[in-house]
Parts: sequence; C-alpha cells; structure tokens
Amino acid sequence: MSSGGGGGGGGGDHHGVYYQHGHGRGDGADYVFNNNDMESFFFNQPALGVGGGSRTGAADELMPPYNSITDYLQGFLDPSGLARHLDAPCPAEDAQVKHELSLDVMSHDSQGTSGAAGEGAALLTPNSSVSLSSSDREGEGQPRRCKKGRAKAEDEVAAEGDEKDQEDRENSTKANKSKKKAEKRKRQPRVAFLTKSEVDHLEDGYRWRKYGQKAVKNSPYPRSYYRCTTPKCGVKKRVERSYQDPSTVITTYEGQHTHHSPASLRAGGAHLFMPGAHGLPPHLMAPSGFRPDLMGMMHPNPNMFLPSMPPPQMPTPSPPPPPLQQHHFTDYALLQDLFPSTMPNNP
DNA sequence: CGTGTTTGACCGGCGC
DNA sequence: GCGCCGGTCAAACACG
Repeated sequence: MSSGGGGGGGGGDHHGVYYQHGHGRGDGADYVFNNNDMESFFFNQPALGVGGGSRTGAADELMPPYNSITDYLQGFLDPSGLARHLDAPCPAEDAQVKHELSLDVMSHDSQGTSGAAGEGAALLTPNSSVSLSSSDREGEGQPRRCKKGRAKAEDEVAAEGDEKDQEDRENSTKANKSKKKAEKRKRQPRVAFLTKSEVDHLEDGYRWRKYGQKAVKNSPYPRSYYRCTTPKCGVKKRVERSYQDPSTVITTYEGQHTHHSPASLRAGGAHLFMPGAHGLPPHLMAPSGFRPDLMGMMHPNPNMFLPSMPPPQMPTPSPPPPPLQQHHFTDYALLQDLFPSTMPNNP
C-alpha cells in the first residue's frame, strides 16, 4: 500500500521486447526484453560480448539473456534458482507458462484498454505488505552527492589529496573529477522491457522510490525515475510510456538487486524461477525459450549473489491468475521509433 | 509519523 | 562557451 499512489500495481496486459544495444547517450538500454518468447526481439552487439552483433528480428535467432523481468531482476540473486536454470529449465512449468501465454494471446486479441486494468492491478500487485522496509532515501548503495555533485566531488578531492598546493589541487581535482566521472559514466548494463500495460509503474516484486520525473522529448508522456528502496541496492529503473504506442510501457532497469524481492520473501522465499508456482504476476514469469547457456555471458557480474541468502523454500500455493490480455506488437518500426538511435533500418 | 510522490533546481555530458 | 538534455537532488507535500 503505497501512499501517494505509489506502486500502482500492474496493468492488465503485458508484452515486452528484448533488445540490446551499446552504451550511449540517451535512453538506451542494453537489453530490451520481450515477454513473448515467440516474437521476441533481441539483438546482440559485440560491445558486451553477447553474440556477434547480429541485427535480425528473426525469432529463431533471438537469444534473450533474460526471459522476463523477473529473470533479470532475480535470476542472479538466487544461486539455487540459477542452478535450477542451468541444470534444467523445468520444461513442464515452462510449457505451462508458454501455454498460458499462448492462450492469452489467442483468446484475448488486442483490446488493450479494458476495465481489467483495475482487476489486473489487484492481481498483479503482490500485496504491499512487504516485510522489507527502509528509510533509505538516497540509495546508500551507491555514491550520492552530498548536496550536489560539485560538493561531493570537492569533498572527495579534499579527502584524498590534502597537502598539495592550490594548483596541484586543482589539477588533481580535475583529474579526480574526470576519473570519477569516468567511473560514474560506467553505467551498469541496462535492460529495457516493453510492456503492454495500462499503468506506468508495473509491479515487479520490488519496492521502488520515485526520485524524479522528466518530460520526454517528442513525447507527451513523462519519464519517471525510480530507485530500489532497499539499502545497499542501487538498482534503478526508468519508466516511460511509448509515445508511439501509448499502451506500451518502457521499463528500463539498471543494475542488479543485491537482495531478494520483498514479494518473494513474502511468499516464503518462493522460487521466482518457478513460473506459475509463486505469487508473482504472470507477466513477470519466465516464458519458454530460456537459454541457460547464455546466463554467464549475459550477466557481466555473476558475483551478485548474496552469500547469506537463505535457501529458497517451497512457495505457498497461490490461486491461478486470470488470463492476461496480451498483445503482439513486435513491430520493428515501433522499436525503431522507441530506440531510434540504436535500431538499424528495417532490412 | 513513516513512506512515497511531486517538482523545480541543479549537475554534467555532449554537440555545435 | 553556450545551449540542450538526461539524470539526480531534496524540500515540500500527500496519504494512510
């Protein structure tokens, strides 16, 4: 139960697109994920060492590093889950999800906006009585500016080099600044999920604090900035609505959580890798097409596991969710519009 | 009171 | 150097 309208719950229908591109200015995400394994987009670029930079939208060539938002958010936190995936992707459950997705797609057609939003929100919202809470307002997990960036830079400089004359100090200041900048510029890999949803902020099991909102150029829809409220977890995400397809929400995650999701904890350490067996919204479950062989490559920092992570327990059974209303929108042109700087021209 | 949102200001990178 | 723009800060505010 977030005050001030926080959280908001999930939307009625969801659909993502997986896409990767290199770092650059602008909104780029390293990955864009498509929840529908049958039509997911995924392009590799050599920069990250995943694949060979092929730029094709052919489904059978797609090798999404993450099969779902959940995969991305949680897949690397749970060693058992990872092992589970690496060993066997649970074909039965996998097939189940696939089946559900297919059914959803087939039976609901595209009616994007429906009154099911509220219903879906209720369903997709993993109950807000999460156990994790924090008053961490400014993300202790990552360096923050004391007051503003300049103040912090100066503090750092003062702390590091002190017995230098003013000139050297200035030089070191510049050097340090550029150094820090360089380090700071080193962004975490980002993964974008395109989701058909009525609500902007999709529930993903984690708790987020909104720390900013900006108007997006050439778009009537603003972009919201969220930060994970868990201390020591510097994961951020941006949420914006596609101006081209207003029913599509673009959620870009940056970084990896260093903790389990409150939702999973609430569910008794549910296997977030176990599609259909936990309380997570279906749109966050991993569809088929999982590529365990890519796990190592797709994750630049596999050491994100918490050593003290409690072993997963059997999840409490949750009532089967109603079918989602999903849409196919794997439109290359749309992707180009969404990520013009990174999408090649349609071959 | 705790938690989360809103919003204007600010910072820093980049292109011209 | 300047302006643009994405990203962030933080005080004020809202809500249960």
